[in-house]
Amino acid sequence: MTRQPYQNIYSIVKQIPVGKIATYGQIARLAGMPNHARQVGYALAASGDINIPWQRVVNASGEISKRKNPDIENYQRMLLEAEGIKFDLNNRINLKRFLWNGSSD
DNA sequence: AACATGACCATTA
DNA sequence: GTAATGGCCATGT
Repeated sequence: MTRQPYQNIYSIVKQIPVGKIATYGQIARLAGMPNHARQVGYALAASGDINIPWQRVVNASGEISKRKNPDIENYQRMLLEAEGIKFDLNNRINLKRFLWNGSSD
């Protein structure tokens, strides 16, 4: 790869505090790509090797995105629950309560 | 270069 | 609430 457009995305995700989550759109906007939410998800998927809390990134519905491997859903949910995040009866996260405000604190 | 796929979001009806 | 449409970009064949 000749360029690393995901570098900024990784930086944002790494800044997400424990017990909080962020949406793809949020990350994309913070990274300077307001409409590139898709690329955010792709970036996280492509990362895999780096040490980033990709599990704290969910879609705008507060739900875990469907992947090629459905096993990951359970895995991600487990990680989030381990960080103190609660899921509702719909397997969704209360964005009003756990959504990252975009600050490091 | 063209086409298909992929961790998505916002708008409109 | 669901369904359809447009937009954006990277990667592999």
